Formats: sequence, structure tokens, C-alpha cells
Amino acid sequence: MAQDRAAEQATTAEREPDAGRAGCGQAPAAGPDAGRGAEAGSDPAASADAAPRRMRADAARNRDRLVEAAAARFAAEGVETSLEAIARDAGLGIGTLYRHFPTREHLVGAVYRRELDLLCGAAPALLASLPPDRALEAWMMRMIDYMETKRGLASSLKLLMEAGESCLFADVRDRLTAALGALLRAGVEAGTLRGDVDELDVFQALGGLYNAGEGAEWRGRAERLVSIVIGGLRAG
Amino acid sequence: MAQDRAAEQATTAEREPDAGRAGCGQAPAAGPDAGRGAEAGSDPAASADAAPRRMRADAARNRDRLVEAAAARFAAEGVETSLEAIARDAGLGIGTLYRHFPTREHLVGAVYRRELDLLCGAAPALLASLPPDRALEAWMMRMIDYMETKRGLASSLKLLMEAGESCLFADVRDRLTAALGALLRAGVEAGTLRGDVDELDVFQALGGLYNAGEGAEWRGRAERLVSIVIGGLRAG
DNA sequence: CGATAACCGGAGGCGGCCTCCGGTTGTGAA
DNA sequence: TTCACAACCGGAGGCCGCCTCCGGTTATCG
Repeated sequence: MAQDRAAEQATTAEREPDAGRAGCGQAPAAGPDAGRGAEAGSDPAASADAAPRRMRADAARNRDRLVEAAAARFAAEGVETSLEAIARDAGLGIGTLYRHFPTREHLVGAVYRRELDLLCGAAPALLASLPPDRALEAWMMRMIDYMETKRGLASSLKLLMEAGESCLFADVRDRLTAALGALLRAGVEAGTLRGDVDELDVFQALGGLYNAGEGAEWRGRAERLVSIVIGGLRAG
Repeated sequence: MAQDRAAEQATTAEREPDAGRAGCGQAPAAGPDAGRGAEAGSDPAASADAAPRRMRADAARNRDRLVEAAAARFAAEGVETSLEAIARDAGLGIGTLYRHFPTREHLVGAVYRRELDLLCGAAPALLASLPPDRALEAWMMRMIDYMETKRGLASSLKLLMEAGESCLFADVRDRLTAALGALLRAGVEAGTLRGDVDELDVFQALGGLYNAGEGAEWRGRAERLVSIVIGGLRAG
């Protein structure tokens, strides 16, 4: 089991230039924010060759179909759903799915990377317009909103938390904890949040979100959970 | 590799014909899982006989072996491990495992019920000797202790939280939330804990415990998580 | 000391995961 | 425009885990 994981990670790393790719295909504004924030720029081989080749049209189309089908299944059944079913939904073979997304995590990442990016990006604005503790609370509420509309996001976060060093998720995780850390530190400086916990602790504390009841109940539970966590983070 | 690691755990008295299981009814053979439903004794007709029959000696022995093997595997690999591997470890066929434990949850329940019972039982004593908020904190710390020594307990709790209405776990869950509720209500009456959350909210908030890092890191994270939750529950 | 109910264990059907490879097709160069 | 090749497609197949079912075995009771 463990060796399987190791093996697939290895093949992944050497095979596909796909690793950092998000929804680059459909992003019309190729501005400064487009695409890979993944590259930390410390890999000489990768940065040497900027764009090896454009993706073939059929491949891009199929990739989109897979992401779409996966999003639907993830939303309906959670992130543990069958990959073969996703391939069938997309009208493609399982082999195609595995070429585009060597692991389940890659697929999940492709589906939710945009949402998580949006969430991360929201932190500075909140911080600029609210006192830090209120900003942190607002940020968490925003997270709840996302989770409510895209139910599978919760599963994604779960994966994010559990697979600590998945190379694919590493950058998303980093950005998420960075956003959290910024909010937290601002609060500590302002004296409204306690300074003896780090962003990972907060992240962990939010872990209860991804199984906070069902349906109508969920929203209430989630909000109360956030209120508990915020309360527990206030200095005093 | 760690088959006989946690041997002592199961060699204790696991012999009782009915150590306290909540029969679900789905058992293929009426099996050893007859016995007290919830409590309140409202089904005298169904079970007919107070003492249906004593378990056959070989059956009891095999059941013990299975629990022991499962405890070892759960501790080593988490609760998602292969049931067939557990049966092999125990030197038994997969059929035997399934007769004793019709679902994975039944097996998990058999392995961890005792630990969870101990945890539940500790609440009244704590409440008698400490102010309610301190008692709640101490109770949570106790939970951490259990989790640390029997790492699989975390997986068990996870299952407990996720499978909301598993009839097997229903009674354990009820007792756990009852203990939590007692602590919480005492604190509300004393005015030291807030009254706008219920025991399930607290339970959920502790959900982050079961993936709070690894190894040495774990203890610290877990304690900080508890401190956040306790802080968030304090009135003020 | 039988009769019988309970138990044992593994074969087998099902489905998911992942790999591998022969056939197909888009793409860039001649 | 044509051609060669690289990239892509898709499914067969091996492996494994889940769960059921049933013929053979054995402990327990009358």
C-alpha cells in the first residue's frame, strides 16, 4: 500500500509536465495571476523550458470533460467516488483519466484549485477593511459559504489536511496556511488574538467542518463551530 | 510487522457472551450479536430468552483472536485496513470474521468500545471534583491521553462522527454526547460556559483531533486544539 | 451417545484501482 | 500538401478488497 503510493508519486514526477496546471485552458485573462503559482522557481530544469508544447486540442477537451464530470461526482458523492465512474460520465476511458491525472489527488486539485485560490486571495482585502479578528471571522465565514455551494470542497480540505505532503497539494496548502497566518499575525500584533497558536492549529481546528451534520443543519453547526474557534483565539 | 504488538489489550476479559453490543439485525446468522438493543428494555418479546445461549468455546476464542488482530492492525494502519488481512492475522477465514462482525463498524466497535466507555464514565467524577469548565478541559485532555496510547481510537472517533446513524455506534455515541452534554450544562448553569452551543457542536469541534499531525508534534497540536475549543466555550 | 444447531473457511461474484500497449490522430517539418 | 512521429485514446487485464453463500465439521444438549 505504502509502496504503491511511493511508486505513483515517482512516476508522476518524472512523467507529466502537467503537475502545476490548473484551469489554464479556460482562463481568458492571462494576467499576472494566471496559472501556476506552484513553481517556486528553484528548479533549473523546469524553468529552463517555459512551454514544451501546447496541449493537443482533443486532449484539452477531454481534460475539461474529466474535470467537469469529476466536479459533479465529487459534489454528489464526495471525493471518494469511483474514478472509473467519472471516466464513464465523461465518455472516456479510464486510461485517459489516469494519463491526465496520475493520482486521485491530482484530479481533486484540478477541480478545487480555483475555489481555494479565491479563498486565499480574499484574505488581504478582508484584512484591509476590518480589524484582524473580524477579518479572520469573515474569512472563515467565507470558507463556509464556499463549502455550502460546492459541497465537495469539504472533502477536498479533508484530503488537504490528511495527506500532509502530497506534492500536488503542497502549494495550495501553503497558500491557505499563509492566508491564515497573515490574518492570525495581524490579530496578534493588534493584541486581539492570542499568540501561542500557529496557523496550522487553526487549520486543524476547522477540521470539524467537513462533517458538520447534513443539509439544513449543516450551516448552523458550521457557524457555531467557527464562533467557537474564533472565541478560542481571542486574547484574554 | 506488528502483529503481536498490542497483545495485552485483548487478552483481558473479552469473554462475556455479550460484552455490550447493540445488535443491528443485519447479521446474516443470528450470531453472537444478539443482546441489548439500546437500553430502556423495551423489546422483551424480540429477544425471547434472557440468556439465548452461551457462545461456543471455539467461537469465543476466535472472536478474541479477531479482536486482537484487528486492534493490532488498526493501531498500525488505521481503521481502514483490510479486513481480510485481519482474518489472516488471526489465522481464520474471512467468513468467520464476517459472521462475528457483519460490518467493519461492528469490529471497530468491539475493539474500542471499552476505551470509549471508560472515557464516558470519567465525566461524573471530574464534574464532582472540579468546576465545570475545568472538568470539561480535563475530560478533553483525558481523551487526548487515550488517543495517544491507542492511536486507532482517533479513527474510531472519526467513524463515529461520520457515520451518523450507524446503529452499532448509536449507543456509544449517545453516551459520549451525554457525557459531553452533562459537562457542558453544568458549566452553563455555573455561568462559566456559553449556552448557545450544544454537545454535538463541541463534539464536532474536536473533530480536528484525528489528524493533528504526526508523532511528537501530535501531542502539542492536540493540546492547543483543546485549549482553543475550551477558550471558545467560555462565557464572556 | 446420537441429533442438531452453531460454527468454520474458502470459493466466487462484484467492483474499484492502476498499468500497459496496440491502434488512432493531431501537429510540425519537408 | 504530404508525411512521419509524437501524443493521445481506450480498454483489457492483473491485483486486491468487499461481501455472500454453502458444504463440511464440531461442540453442546437431551
